[in-house]
Amino acid sequence: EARRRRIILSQSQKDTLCAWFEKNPYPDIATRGQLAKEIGISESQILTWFQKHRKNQKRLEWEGSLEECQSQGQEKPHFKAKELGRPRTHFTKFQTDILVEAFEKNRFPGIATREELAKRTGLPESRIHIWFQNRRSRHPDRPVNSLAEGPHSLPQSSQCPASTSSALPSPCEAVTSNSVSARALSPPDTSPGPLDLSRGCERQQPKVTMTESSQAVQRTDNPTLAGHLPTGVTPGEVGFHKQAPCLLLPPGDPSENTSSLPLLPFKDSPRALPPSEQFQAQDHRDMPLFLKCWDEWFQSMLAEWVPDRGYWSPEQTEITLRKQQLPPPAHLSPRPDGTQ
DNA sequence: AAACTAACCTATTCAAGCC
DNA sequence: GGCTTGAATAGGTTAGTTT
Repeated sequence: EARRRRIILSQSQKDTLCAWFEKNPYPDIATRGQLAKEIGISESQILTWFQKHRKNQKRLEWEGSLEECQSQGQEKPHFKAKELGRPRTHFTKFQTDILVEAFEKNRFPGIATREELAKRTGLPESRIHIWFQNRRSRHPDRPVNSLAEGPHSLPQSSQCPASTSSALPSPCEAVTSNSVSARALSPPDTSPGPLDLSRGCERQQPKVTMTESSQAVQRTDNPTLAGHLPTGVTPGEVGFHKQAPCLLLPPGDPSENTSSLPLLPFKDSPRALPPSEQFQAQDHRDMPLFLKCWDEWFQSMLAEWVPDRGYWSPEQTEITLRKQQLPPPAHLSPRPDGTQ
């Protein structure tokens, strides 16, 4: 289960929507409901269509204004749903309980779940959707520090990335259960899988492509740094030149199934931590300490982040830039006068 | 393959309603 | 007035469909 099945609007449906858009690009919920009935799609789909159409119109206006800089300067009438007032839905305790319970199981319900919740609560699906959005923004996943209590203390509900606004979530945050699995312990330069623990949710897996560092934490199912990477560059190529701590289990122990453990390619890393800084766990009981080390490594990575270009500095940056045939960022280029 | 676009996301803001 | 929270916005990504 993932997204709602994509609808294909007929030309007459589009015409109707456009006509309504002409009249009012910001329809209130009553109007949207009326329109939904009229063309036979859901109110939330109406909402989405208007959002998209406003964006398109804005873009067209912008492009138009570029061509025709000197316009009349006449303001179009501006409608806002707010100005029309909107009825506030009052959730009963019964409804809230159902939603909270569902939220604790899954912060990112897909359309099927939302529909089911809508049925159970008697609320429109669009209200369920909004409720989850609000809930996510106001009830972020448990912060990293709780790790001190050990991974077992983390709630089962933390299945999805904590893409909250302020702090980058740490990999530790994503560890969800007593299967503090080796996968979860690998640094994020490893191929798909490590830290990508959102698979428990119903969302589909986005690709690791992100261009804006400002958006870095918004849309990564890898809840760490994937979003910081420049487009087309994989983490292994640029970002994680600084070796993350890894578990160093005694070699050759036949009792260990090392195939599933995050062992540790850092001998060859150009920026490998000196041995003293590498965390060496003797067994899995050292996991909390390992995770702490991981966090520290992670913070040091952040400290080297170059936000305006989306690169880490400096050595691997050059490698990557050579690959991309890009000039180095200004602050990494030696200036003619030798200044920085 | 590129363009288009519905679906979905976060961040932010406004405001209703309760205390 | 402060707080909680439903509702709306803008601006972004993802992925299915069309060209």
